[in-house]
Amino acid sequence: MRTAPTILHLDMDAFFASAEQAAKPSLRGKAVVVGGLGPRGVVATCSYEARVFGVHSAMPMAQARRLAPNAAYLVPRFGLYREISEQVMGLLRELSPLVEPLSLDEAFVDLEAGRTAWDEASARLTAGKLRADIRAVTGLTGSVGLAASKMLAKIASEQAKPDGLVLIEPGTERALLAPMSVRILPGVGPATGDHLRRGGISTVGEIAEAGEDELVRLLGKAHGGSLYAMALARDERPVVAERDTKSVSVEDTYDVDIHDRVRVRTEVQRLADRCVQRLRGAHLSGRTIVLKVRRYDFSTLTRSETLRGPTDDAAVVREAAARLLESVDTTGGVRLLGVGVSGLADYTQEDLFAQARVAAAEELQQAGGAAGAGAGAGSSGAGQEEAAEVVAEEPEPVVERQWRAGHDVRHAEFGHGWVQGSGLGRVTVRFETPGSGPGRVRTFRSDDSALEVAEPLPLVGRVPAVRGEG
DNA sequence: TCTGGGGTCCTCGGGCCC
DNA sequence: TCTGGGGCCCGAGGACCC
Repeated sequence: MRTAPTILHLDMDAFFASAEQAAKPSLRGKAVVVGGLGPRGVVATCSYEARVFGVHSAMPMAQARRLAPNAAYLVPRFGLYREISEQVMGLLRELSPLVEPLSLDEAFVDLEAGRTAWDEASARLTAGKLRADIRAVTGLTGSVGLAASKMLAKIASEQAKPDGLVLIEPGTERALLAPMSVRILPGVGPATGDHLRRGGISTVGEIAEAGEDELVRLLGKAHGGSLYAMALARDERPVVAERDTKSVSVEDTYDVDIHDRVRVRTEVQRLADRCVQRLRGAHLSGRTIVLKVRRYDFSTLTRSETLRGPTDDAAVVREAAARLLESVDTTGGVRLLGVGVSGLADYTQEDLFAQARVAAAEELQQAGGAAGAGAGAGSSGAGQEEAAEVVAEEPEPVVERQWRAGHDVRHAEFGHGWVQGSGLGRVTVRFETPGSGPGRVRTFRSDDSALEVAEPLPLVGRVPAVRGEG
């Protein structure tokens, strides 16, 4: 293990919620919850003000609403978060070529490899400047951990939250870890935590005392062995800049369980198409098709089939998914369906017939598909969003513009704002921008022609006027 | 008003081949 | 010819992470 605390872990504070607060002055200092707004949604992130009420990530939205009925509830805007994330990752890459993003809001950086830190003092200096730069460029705060390994850097940033910097001095690691819960270690979730507790182990120090043999006996070779090493603060995992995608998948949870077998089949076909779209977008093809079914009782099963060679042909994936579905009993209803492709290759070995079928499939899709996408959000092209799309229960026969809570709009007279709520033919808009003060609220007919979907504004810098066209 | 979506990695059993 | 074992792939499921 290296002897200087030159591995940096950055974790943006309450990222989605903070981005929304930065974009919407009226929400600053308020409880903000970002997540799925449907009946089966869960919390993705919430502001620290919301955490006071007991709201936290992965909590069912319904429960969050009971705990914090007056919070602002917003749907995630991945397009915006991705833009901010790219700015942040850009700042990290100025520090080192070895940057390993873990998600939109988290990354490891090997400062030593970038020669931007070599000891404790230089590491602190670099991290402090980074935090200032992040605030200047994005308007948001991030917490930074510095240590001699990835695991410890991550634990440090956790301790630094919110908006802080913690450095773990080499030599102090084991004493620091010993009293902590085993849950602090990467790879220890609820199941492993329970398992260990039943074995009389609840702290990291107790793992170290138990010894490697006991850990392996409890958890198996790979997991037990690595956990024992972590408990001794031994973690040699390098920061890896480029990691190849191993699988691509899409899934939908339905607001109401689907019982109709025909509907199940058509949903699987749609998911297969979406999955292939993603696959092709990433210039990938894959050999193994996976169907995922979550039943009414939350039991989940997967069925997979490996083809002779990789494909990115929608027809081939659809057919495989349909075959896999035939082996699954869906009586009782399904709450989730998913289609994935793994065994990826970064090139396509498609024959001429496959190309012809793709062309035919695309024509078909353009003719009949995209009914669920709606007119409002789809056309802007900003956040060509995939995941967060709430599945419409029944497609509306009349295509009405969808004003999604939290999304940006522009009004011909009143300027830039965001949708505070909509329904019953009305849409309520708050007119404010990142640089303005808290704005006024106005309500319009949802078919008001003066109102249109708008791109998110930058959080820092050029500040357009709230009123008029600037 | 129970429990998202997109991933990764590990384990285990079975089949196949040498 | 029978049996055993190792290595590999495949398929299913579980745990975990953000």
